[in-house]
Amino acid sequence: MQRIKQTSKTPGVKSKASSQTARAVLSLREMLVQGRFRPGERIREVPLAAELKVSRIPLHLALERLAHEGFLEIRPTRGFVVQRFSTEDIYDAIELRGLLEGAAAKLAAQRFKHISELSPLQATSYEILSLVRGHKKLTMETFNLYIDLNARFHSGLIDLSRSRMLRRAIQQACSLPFASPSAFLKRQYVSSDLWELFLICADQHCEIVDAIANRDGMRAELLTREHARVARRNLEDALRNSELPPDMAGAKLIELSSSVRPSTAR
Amino acid sequence: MQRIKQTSKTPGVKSKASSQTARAVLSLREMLVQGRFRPGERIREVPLAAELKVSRIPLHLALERLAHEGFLEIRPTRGFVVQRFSTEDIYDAIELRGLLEGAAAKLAAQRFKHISELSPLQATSYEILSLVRGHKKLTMETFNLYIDLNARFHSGLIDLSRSRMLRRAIQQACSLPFASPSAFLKRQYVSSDLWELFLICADQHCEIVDAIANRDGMRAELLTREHARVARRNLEDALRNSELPPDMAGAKLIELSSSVRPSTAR
DNA sequence: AACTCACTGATTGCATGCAAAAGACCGTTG
DNA sequence: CAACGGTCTTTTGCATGCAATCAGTGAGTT
Repeated sequence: MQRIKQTSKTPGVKSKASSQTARAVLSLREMLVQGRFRPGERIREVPLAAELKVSRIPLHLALERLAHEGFLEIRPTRGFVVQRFSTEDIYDAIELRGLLEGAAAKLAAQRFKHISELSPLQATSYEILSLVRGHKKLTMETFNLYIDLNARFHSGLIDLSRSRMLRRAIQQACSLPFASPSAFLKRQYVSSDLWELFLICADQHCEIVDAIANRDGMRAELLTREHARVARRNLEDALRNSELPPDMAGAKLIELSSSVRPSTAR
Repeated sequence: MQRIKQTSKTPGVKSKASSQTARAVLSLREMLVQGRFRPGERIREVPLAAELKVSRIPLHLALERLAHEGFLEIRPTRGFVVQRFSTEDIYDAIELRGLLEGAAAKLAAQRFKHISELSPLQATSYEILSLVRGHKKLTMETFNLYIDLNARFHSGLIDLSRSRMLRRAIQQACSLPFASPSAFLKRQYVSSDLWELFLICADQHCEIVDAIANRDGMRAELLTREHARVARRNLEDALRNSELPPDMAGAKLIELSSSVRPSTAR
């Protein structure tokens, strides 16, 4: 693999990122989320580099980054090992995100100077609500739009907290796919149940904004924590139905404990 | 710098870590904490590698790690830039640690199966208390011992939470020196004020253990959050006295907001 | 004078090859 | 037969050199 003036990009396939490392990060994360590796499996760099068509240095950098995101464990001179997650880990991760986003909501309520600063968040929450109300039959398109707007809401909430430290912590907490705000929503679930869920969430968004606008930090915090628990309910439903849908992001990294544990919190 | 059979170690100087990368991480972190770089400064890899006597690859890996810890910012093809922190950032970081450790304490209260699991934490808290009571005149040695035991207490608390996710989050939150449990305690402050502070903390430790033992999760959480705020008070005191003591870990990375400060950090 | 653009010096990104550990295998020895 | 030790193999760690890219500079054009 010599250096063959691949400077800009072969616009053909998928040249999404500019650097080899960035490309490797994207591919690898995708592979991990798709369950391409078994939990506990040791990753050998040379064959993987060949497969991804990058050299070992950028691959190593990419692995290091994914280890930091929580997908891999670093063994001092023995490479990287794929992490395994129990359902308790997932519950804890969701609860952790709720804790952090709740703190963000509280800070938002305390820190905004003028009510107009809330407009973006308010706009997003209305947009979500009208999207859901207007599409009682969900399509793929509205589903994706919802995911998008939902992400914008959560990111806007973090902006309002004006805390870099909190932002960092939330980013890290959400770096595992099953902890992110849109976890456990998968295409195959496009159903009326899902529509109800979206409506509930849309309502929660509006109430959160309302609490923030009234400087009711405690209410904003509690609502936001509750909002995060929706993901927990989704996971519980999925587990009750039988097993995790195999196409769900990160499902293959989850090791089901023998008993689906009856909900403790909530 | 060729490969000169430096296989094992020149036991002379300081061979602390086995790999070049690990050595570079240690040296770099030390340099950063000591304020060797100015906030906002761009780090040039080649001269730094020469100075640290490592090659550019391990240096790059080390820089990446410190970026993950929060010391540096990554610019896509422009290297690493030293982060700057405001006092608000520090306050937020301390509050964040309190939030997370509080959650750990709450989980600890909920999750222990048998009271004997608390013995290590209990033992540590007693050990700290008797250390402080027995040494109304603090020496360097008792100071260091306190720091040590304090770290053990905090780590024991995290163990009891039985949450890998929380552990990860706390680790990340504490990776910046001014957010860690022993932040803003510096040698020059060995004084009777410090003794009082230690006593208060030792008492808090005992009360936290007591709350956990009684399964009073809420009390454990609130106590732990309050315990973290001691660090905030320390910082406030230090700021009130004039400026940050220049030998304090990470002080040079902190940019005092409104108050005047002779800028040259060197 | 301001703007563009090509050039240049500085700096990071990356490929390759080699060395050092860690693990596997096997023969020897108690 | 188990345990130990040596050699071989596999795999990661690292050094070096080159390519690509970025920031700064100066010439040319409007």
